[in-house]
Amino acid sequence: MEIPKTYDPKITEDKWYGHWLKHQFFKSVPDQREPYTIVIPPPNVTGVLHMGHMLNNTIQDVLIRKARMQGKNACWVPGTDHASIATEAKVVALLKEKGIKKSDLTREEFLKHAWEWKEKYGGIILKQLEKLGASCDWDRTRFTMEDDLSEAVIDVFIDLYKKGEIYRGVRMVNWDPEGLTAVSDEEVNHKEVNSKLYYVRYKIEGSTDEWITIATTRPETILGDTAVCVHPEDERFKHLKGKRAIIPFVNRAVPIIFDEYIDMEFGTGALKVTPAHDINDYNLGLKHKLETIDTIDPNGKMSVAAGFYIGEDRFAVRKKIAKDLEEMGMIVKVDDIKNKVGYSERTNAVIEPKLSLQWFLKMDRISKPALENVLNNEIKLIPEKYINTYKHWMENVHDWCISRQLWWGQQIPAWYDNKSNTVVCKTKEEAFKLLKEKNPAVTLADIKQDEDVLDTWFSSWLWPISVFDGFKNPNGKDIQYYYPTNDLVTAPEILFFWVARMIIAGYEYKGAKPFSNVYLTGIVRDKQGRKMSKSLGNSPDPIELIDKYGADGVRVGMLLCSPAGNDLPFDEGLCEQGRNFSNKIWNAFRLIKGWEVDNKQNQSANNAIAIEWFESKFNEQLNIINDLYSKYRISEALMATYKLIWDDFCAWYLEMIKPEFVDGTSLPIDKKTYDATIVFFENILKVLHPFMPFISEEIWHLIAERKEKDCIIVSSWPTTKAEDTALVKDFEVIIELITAVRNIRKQKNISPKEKLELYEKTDSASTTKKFSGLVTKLCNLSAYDYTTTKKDGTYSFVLKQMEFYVPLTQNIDVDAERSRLSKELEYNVGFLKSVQVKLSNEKFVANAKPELIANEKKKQADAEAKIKAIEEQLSNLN
RNA sequence: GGGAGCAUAGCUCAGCUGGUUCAGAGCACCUGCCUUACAAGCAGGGGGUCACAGGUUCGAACCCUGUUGCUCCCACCA
Repeated sequence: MEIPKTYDPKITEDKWYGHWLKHQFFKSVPDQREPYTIVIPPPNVTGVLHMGHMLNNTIQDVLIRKARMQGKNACWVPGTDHASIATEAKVVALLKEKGIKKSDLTREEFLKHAWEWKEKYGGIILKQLEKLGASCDWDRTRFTMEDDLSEAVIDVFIDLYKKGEIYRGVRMVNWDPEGLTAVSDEEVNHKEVNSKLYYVRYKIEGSTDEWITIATTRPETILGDTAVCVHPEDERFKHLKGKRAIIPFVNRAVPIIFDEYIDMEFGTGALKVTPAHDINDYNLGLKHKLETIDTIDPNGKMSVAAGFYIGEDRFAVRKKIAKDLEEMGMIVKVDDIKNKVGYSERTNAVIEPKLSLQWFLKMDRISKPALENVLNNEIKLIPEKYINTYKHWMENVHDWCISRQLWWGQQIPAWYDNKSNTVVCKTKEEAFKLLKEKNPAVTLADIKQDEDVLDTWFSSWLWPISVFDGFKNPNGKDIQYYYPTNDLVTAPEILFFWVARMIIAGYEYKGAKPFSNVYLTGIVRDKQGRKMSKSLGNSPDPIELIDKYGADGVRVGMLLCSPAGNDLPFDEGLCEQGRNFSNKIWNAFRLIKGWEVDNKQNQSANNAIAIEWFESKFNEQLNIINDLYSKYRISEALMATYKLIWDDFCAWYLEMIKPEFVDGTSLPIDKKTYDATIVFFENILKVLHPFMPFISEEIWHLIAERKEKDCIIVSSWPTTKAEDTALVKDFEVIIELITAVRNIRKQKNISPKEKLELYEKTDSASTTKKFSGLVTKLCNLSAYDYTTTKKDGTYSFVLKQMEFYVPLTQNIDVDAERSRLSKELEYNVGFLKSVQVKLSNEKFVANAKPELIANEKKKQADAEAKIKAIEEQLSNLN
């Protein structure tokens, strides 16, 4: 049967993925073997695969497949995250299309819609992961809002509440007026924007024409001002002590307070204080016991309390009020400035600092072990540079606002009666009992559960424990066996959101780290260096790329440019390189498959030495590859694999043993060589498998007769043997020799088909002798002979201390030769001089290591011999 | 405002405790080849003052100081 010239991933990928599933090769159950465990960073249930996922999951798959081949019990747990805000926003939008308003629905009705949506569209991303070859144990798929995991979240909340770590209070929070919920500090992105700084004058109470001018970027909040603040040392304002200023519009007199918080240099040195709408002002308000007037409602519109512009959006009001103040003669001037404004990570709305009643988790006690155990390397961050960032954050961590004003998520298990009593417990019945103790008259109907849900990260921080049922069944086989997991692969952006909090939860609830290593990937960027994102539309669809280049090709493309922690400038050309690589391997297979094996034929000396060489080379490279893996230098491990296969195996080894063509047909190959070659091929396919699972599996089955379950995915990783470094080293000289002869062909424009003669001048046994047959073959020589005398009228060159002659039928261009040799001479003379300078330097000889000096001496001898040889050649030209 | 990191070939990156002809790899580029495994290929080749300026040293891409440029993180300057 004719084997196609190019590899077609389409006909193999689904086939092998199905085959692996059928034989449950991804499945893991606890046993005697050493476990190797990864929990997936659960993608949003609303998510579709983007390049970031592609990178992240390819790395995880590489690690998992390698561990599996190394005989470990490899377990990769997949799943999805319920993603409160993102999912709720999606469902709200969908309902809106159908003409349904969320506000018209009850909580139960809304959740019914949300679950329907989840069942229908959620988790597409997991199906997409199959396309890239992810070898997850799908039987273990979890969802952060499924019953067991939700129960764990509720139990943890109750537990932390009982421990006194959770409290409820009115605080200034980051309010998302679009999502209509509080968000955590980490979910706010600060961006620099162009703004206007308005200088507004407030009249001093009781004066006829005395004013104090404040500077503000948010004039709409003037309506909520309850003080004006200046620095106590500021000479300009000292006389205002005890005076009051009058707020325009509302004509409210407010105190002028003095606080060192004020920066005298900024603006006028006077600050308007709006405790309800600015975190600093809020703190000033607390300190100076100021009144708080909440002038902006949850939608970002002016509230009734504002008294003016009621119901109008805050940004519209900003312009309006500026104009109105101008007309009133209150604006002194307006400057253009740049300042930072917070935007919501989820909705991109401008965050409003807003006072509200929220639940918080204290971070100071529980975060301590999480800091310690990263600093002492119990948990390793890769690359290490993130330790500094981590440390800085953990030392300055604020209490975590964990309540969200949403429906999609775990509802907070806090219960209130009609008299503002609060209890925290699992069920309404329990709450009834507990509340009765405080309020004997309470009825079941009086009891209401807190409307809010918990922050999504408050469930995903339990992920490495909860996916193994560590809360439900703390002594269960799974949690005992798989926890702590080994590696976590994720983006540095969520180091604090998620990684730090998982570590916290790990120590709080298991008394042990959740994972040993955190591999932080880079951010995938486009060619212009922009982050790939949905909103920019600059991200290629990974599924389309897979269609075009094959999953193996895309995996290689991603990994070729992704050292840990470095940004990854993605270029489709890299996938092409990956695809070309597939094709190269495919053709190596075609070549071998086409050989006729002769059982009686004896193995040639050439083939024997070729086998010996590749064996050593393979060992050498495998050691390097293993070492790179151990350092998580995945893209370098891939490059080493790539070169081992392309250069060492295909370009050198196969060319060495390839049977010759005589009269239009290939000669047969001896069995011994053929068998050795198959073993080599199997080994390189194994090393390749973690990177290119599909093509390696396909060829694995084509190259030899296999039983159905004898798959490369469950084969064993090759072991390294003692390597013959001398042989590999000797052959490096041979490579130079072969290159030199090819170079002559190129320069003299001699066809590769035309046979050449090669003479080596030698007095004794040369190391090249062992390889002379191979050189003859690879250079297409008619003869490779040794001579003790120089050959005149030939093209000559020098390698190390060896001289070579190639007789040419065409005449030698004496001038060109002379100039070439002179250049070479010049270089070597210069080199010799530098070595001699070094060796005659007393301090060098005194300080350098002995082996270094010996080496320099050898360099000197080599150079001297070479110079002598070149000089001889030059004199021969005349 | 505070902190961290980076700067090596056109691009993406290696270069371990200073010392092998230490300036490297892959891609891209140039030249020649449709040589019965592969033109998604083969063979050969060019290309870098290691950001800049000083210093330490017998010796610096590597250590130190300063300068410039870039990136990221944290932070409540109106």
